[in-house]
Amino acid sequence: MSDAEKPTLLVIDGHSLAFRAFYALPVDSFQTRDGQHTNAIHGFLSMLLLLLQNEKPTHLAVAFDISRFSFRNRDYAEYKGTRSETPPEFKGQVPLLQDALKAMRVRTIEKEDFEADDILATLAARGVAEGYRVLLVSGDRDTIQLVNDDVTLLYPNTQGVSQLKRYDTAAVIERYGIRPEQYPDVAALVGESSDNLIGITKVGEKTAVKWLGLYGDLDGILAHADEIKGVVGQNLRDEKENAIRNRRLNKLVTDVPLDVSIDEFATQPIDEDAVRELFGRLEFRTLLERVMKIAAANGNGGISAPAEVEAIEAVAEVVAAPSAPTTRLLLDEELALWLERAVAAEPAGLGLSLEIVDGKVIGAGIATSDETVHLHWQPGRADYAAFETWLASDSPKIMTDAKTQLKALTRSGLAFDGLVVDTLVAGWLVRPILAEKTLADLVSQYLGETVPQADPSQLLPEEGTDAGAPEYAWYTLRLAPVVLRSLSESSRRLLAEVEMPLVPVLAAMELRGVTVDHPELAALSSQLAERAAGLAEAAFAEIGREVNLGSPKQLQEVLFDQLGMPKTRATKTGYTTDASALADLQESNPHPFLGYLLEHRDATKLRQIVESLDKAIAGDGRIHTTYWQIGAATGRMSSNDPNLQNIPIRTEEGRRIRKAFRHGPEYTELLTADYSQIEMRIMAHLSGDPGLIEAFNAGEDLHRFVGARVFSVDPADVTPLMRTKVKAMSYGLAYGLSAFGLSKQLRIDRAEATQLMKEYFERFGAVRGYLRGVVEQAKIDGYTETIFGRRRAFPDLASPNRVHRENAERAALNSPIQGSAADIIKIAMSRVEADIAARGLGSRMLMQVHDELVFEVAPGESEALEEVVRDRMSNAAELLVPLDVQIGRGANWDDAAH
DNA sequence: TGAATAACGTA
DNA sequence: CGTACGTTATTCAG
Repeated sequence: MSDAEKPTLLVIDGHSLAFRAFYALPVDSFQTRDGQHTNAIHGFLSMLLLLLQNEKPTHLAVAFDISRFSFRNRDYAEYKGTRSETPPEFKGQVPLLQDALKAMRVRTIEKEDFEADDILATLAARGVAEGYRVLLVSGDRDTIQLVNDDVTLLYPNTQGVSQLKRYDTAAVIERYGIRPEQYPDVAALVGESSDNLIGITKVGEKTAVKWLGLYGDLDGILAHADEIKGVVGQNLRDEKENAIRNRRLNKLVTDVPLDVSIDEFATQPIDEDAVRELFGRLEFRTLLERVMKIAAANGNGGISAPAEVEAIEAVAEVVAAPSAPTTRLLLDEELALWLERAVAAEPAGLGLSLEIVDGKVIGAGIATSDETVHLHWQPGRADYAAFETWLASDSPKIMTDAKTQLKALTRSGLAFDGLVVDTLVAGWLVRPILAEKTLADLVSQYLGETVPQADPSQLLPEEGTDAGAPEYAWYTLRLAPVVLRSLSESSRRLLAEVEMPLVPVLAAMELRGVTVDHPELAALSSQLAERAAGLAEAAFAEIGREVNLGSPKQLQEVLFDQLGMPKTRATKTGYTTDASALADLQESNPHPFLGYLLEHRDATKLRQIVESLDKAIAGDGRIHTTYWQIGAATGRMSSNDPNLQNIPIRTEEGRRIRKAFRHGPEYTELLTADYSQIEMRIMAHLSGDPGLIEAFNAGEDLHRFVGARVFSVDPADVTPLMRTKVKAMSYGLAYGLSAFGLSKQLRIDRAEATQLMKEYFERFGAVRGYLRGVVEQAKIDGYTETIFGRRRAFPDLASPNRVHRENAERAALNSPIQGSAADIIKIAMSRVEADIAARGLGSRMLMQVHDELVFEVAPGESEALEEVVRDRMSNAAELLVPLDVQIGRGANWDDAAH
């Protein structure tokens, strides 16, 4: 792994830095009204914020001394004995500083009997071993010994704490003329007055360094002490015990028993309330602003961007040569060598494209910024071990349409990890209207080039004429930075933290599929066919002839010409015969034909769904849908081949289809988990409407609560009719429903609908304000944004065409709501999948239906799974209202619904 | 044969 | 004159 992709661990010596800050800033200028001194806290935090911005650590800890005594005092009682009493103005500041760090969710660490620098030494050693880039901040020169290729020391200079001198190996050599690990030998000879360690008389840095150059290290110098001439030689011989003792004491302990692991130091979102409270008390106005700004810039309140985001930022910097390199076919051990070199040379990642035949991998193209290679993969060949190891490692990979390829890898028995960017998904975040569906589309849009197409008339494409895997990998690597640079910062975060982690999750779900009972569907299908035939006959009898009931054109003839019914709403080609229009006709012009027709439609529609599901059952008795991650402009996914997101539920007949969805034989039941009223909750959150927020926090039935407010009655006195009306109104809100639409849906008159809306908004005014605001803001920005920063552009908001413009307004108003819900369930899915794996559960996530997840439960895991699912789903986002998750279980999908 | 249209299932 | 999808059958131009 190269430096750019390594996580960064920053460890600070808390006391040492606070002390430096104390002396760098005037005590009198930093005092609260009630007399608390704050200069050390202020200086420390100011430096910390600078470090966060400049170094962007992924992991952070501050080490403190517990007391001024450590194991070193038992060795040498006078150790640090000359230190004067801590100034009283400083004393009280340390606990407050620790409180501030706690509010910022920065981990502090201390260990009885050890000094903070020993903790630094231990964490540095562990960090390097675990693959981190380590940054140490300390004002103690002894920490120079810790510097190496992976460890850099930031040392405050006398000017103040905000200016830190950077010591890497080269800087140490330049400054002291010795390597970092030799520094303690120099210090042992010279002495360290601040630690009360007396050195060899008349020996300063110059002499010590000269001796080290001659004899290598302290042991060598002492061994050759007799050869050293003059007074200093004599002093060395006389006082060598001092040097030996000093060397023993200035050696930092690298294995302090610490009861933490480094991943616990991962930076976390700050506790905003606590930060505001404490900073307010300390009267840190500017610092508060700085903290909040950094937290906001990193989204979700974190004080540093997580590793996934850093990885994507690195990809955005990739510069690939624009002219296609020649491809080399790699064999045998060449591959291992090439890969090792390529991985080292390309810290941001390699372009990867797999060749797939019959769902399995047969080869791969890999691209670096100036090279591409091609390899034919054959299972069981030992020479491909390097490739397989690389695939399975977290070494970063950049792909286009990764999900398809991940599935093929799994089918071929290969493990995979390290996807940082899928250019297809990234491109969709730029333009979610799905303008670019393929690699070729992306290349044309972002690179202005044309991907050579295989000649369709040739069965076996000639080698080298059309683009193959190496070229796809090459285009992919070149596309990634260009596409990423078109993304807003928040969208890049969304890509890193939501969309990319979801890719392997979806691949796994698709491969799992869901068991569907074929005999059940077959029986249902013939039953429905029979019924449809009977209804058709009855319909034909009513009109005295046979028509195609599936043909709107022929139906119009029957309805408007033969039966002389009033014309319905116009369509492009005539007049609508849709269900709601037929229902209207039935009211105004009752005719048995209409009833038969409606029922026939019902039966044939259901049969069509049953048939397509039945046909989709694979050899394993399961249906494997394909989720189209970039399927919807709002951020939702779509499901196709077959669509499992529109399986009937509203009618008894329809639910029979859901009963055919079962758990597999190795499992005990299905578990469904859905967010209740998630879009309304998001509206409550985004609008901040106190009434709506109260409604959700009251824990009462939402529509009853809202109904009571709207109709000014007691919740107990809300009638079912009132509840229905309010429910329709609430749901319609998120879609930009008009009074006209509401009146139509509820079959009430316009005046009543208008009155209902008026009453509603009088009680929940912030909702209307929010919805209007969304559209207004979108007209200014040209786009809307979800809670997590997903953007969607609305060019039609400026359209002079009223229909176009108003359509865009409704879509704009809906997008942040639908899109935020999509963000939330996507986050939940990745976390649930990870948690199931972490707990070693055998249960599996199978389906997603926008606000619902369906699982297959392994024996004995019912409770454990529910806990994981409920926890991860309800904590996927922190809103002003709780996210309620409803869970149900059953032998089939219908029974599992509650 | 493919594109456009109408219709309808879900959230 | 309510958002977001996918699938199907019909129709019609080519």
